[in-house]
Amino acid sequence: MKRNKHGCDLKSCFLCRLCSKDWLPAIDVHRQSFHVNKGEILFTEGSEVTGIYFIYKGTFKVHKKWTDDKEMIVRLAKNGAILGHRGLGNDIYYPVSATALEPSEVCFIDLGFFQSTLKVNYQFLYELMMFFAGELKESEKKMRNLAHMPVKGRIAQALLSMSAKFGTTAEGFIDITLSRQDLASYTGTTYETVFRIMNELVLEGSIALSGKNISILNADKLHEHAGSS
Amino acid sequence: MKRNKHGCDLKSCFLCRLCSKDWLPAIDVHRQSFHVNKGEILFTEGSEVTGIYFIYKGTFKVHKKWTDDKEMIVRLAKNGAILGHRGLGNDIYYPVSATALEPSEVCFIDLGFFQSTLKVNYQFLYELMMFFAGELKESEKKMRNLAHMPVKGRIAQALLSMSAKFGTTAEGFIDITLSRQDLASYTGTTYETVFRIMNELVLEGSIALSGKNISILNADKLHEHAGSS
DNA sequence: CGTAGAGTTGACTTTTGTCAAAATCCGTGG
DNA sequence: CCACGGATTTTGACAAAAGTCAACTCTACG
Repeated sequence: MKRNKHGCDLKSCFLCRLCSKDWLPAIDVHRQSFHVNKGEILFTEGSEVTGIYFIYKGTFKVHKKWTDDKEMIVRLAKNGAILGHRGLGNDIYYPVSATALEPSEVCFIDLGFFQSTLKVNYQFLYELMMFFAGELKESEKKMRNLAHMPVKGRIAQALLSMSAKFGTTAEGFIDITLSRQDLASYTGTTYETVFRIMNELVLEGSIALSGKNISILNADKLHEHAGSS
Repeated sequence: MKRNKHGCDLKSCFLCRLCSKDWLPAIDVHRQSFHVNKGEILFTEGSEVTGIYFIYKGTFKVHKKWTDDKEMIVRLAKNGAILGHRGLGNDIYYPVSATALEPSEVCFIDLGFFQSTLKVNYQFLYELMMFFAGELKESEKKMRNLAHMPVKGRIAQALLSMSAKFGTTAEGFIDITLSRQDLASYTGTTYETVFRIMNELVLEGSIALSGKNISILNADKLHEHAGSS
């Protein structure tokens, strides 16, 4: 994949677009980049919105709490994605949290600066709007799946989409490490259930496991479970 | 509620904003208004995007098919709302369908015209972006509820939000008529289950039924079921 | 070693969905 | 005004899916 100096691929990186088109003063922005450790929380649901983040390198989960021990992972994001954009709108609090799944680099853009950029930069605003439109579609699709698809299908679906989004390593493993607990939260089910279903998928030869790594052996079979989706 | 010449309330009507600020040539737009009968489909999932609709008067359900006999109602919309905006983004097909729940009036804006308005009208684009941001939040909240809340809670939640969105009639009924089947689709469950749960809610004194009409007797109790949500 | 934490499994319960039958409502034509 | 057919509503019995709880195992790590 073609990558630019930021380490993300041009096609999907808002930051790259910003820089390459001189929409934002790239250097200043880059100075604001910082490191986030695995498991570290970038921002928390309910905390005040201070700005927008761009993932420069790494992966994050965006999640919403339900009870103390239950959360829903709303989205997985990697290099080039925006985080914290849900802080736009009228509320001043983030409706979700973001946690790093691996050591990551993000760059932070102050809300005021971001908004004034939006005010000035028509094209960027347009892209952002389109981005939201896409996210909304995604979200509604996921919602429907959650409502009508049995757990096995949801897991199959999740594996397929993760594979599509994050690609696979040289060894054929899906290039993201998600704990079982996280996979459960992502598919809206429990730890134990994820377990049993993963076993079933292994037994039927759809996937293979190696420690925490997952590889897809038979995408067709997974698609069968996932239905039209 | 303050209403303007279009019949919708200023606060939430995109069309009104457009007109009142001369963002769009109001008269031309109004000429395009037309009537939609109850049960009539405004646009269908998978059909080509031709434009955007504004609800001038009436209510619509926005839904997504799952199987022939299962659908998910993604959103309910009334006077002043936009429909078909999900047709923006890169795809050229609507990802959802919209069906009138009562005799309604909508006005249609051709996609080309709409997009060129967006290109020219900065403020409108900004509002639209914010609107999407809000919708996304809504959608994600609903997603989480769907995943973790038991059916009773989802129904309670649905009743509360319908009451908040559509208000109540003079007799105290929620001002929208949704068939049981639709309520089931809205809460991601089945006809029969909706039934039994509604009975429970009546028995415990939370709601009262009168034909298809529903009135909330004890909002606190419903909130209990719905939890923090 | 010993302990904490995650991974694994089994037994059991609860929730919800499915199917089918019975009851009720409603418009139509006799 | 009544009987009829079809649709919708209501109920019950049952099955399936998924969640809960508790125990047991394994591993990493001090």
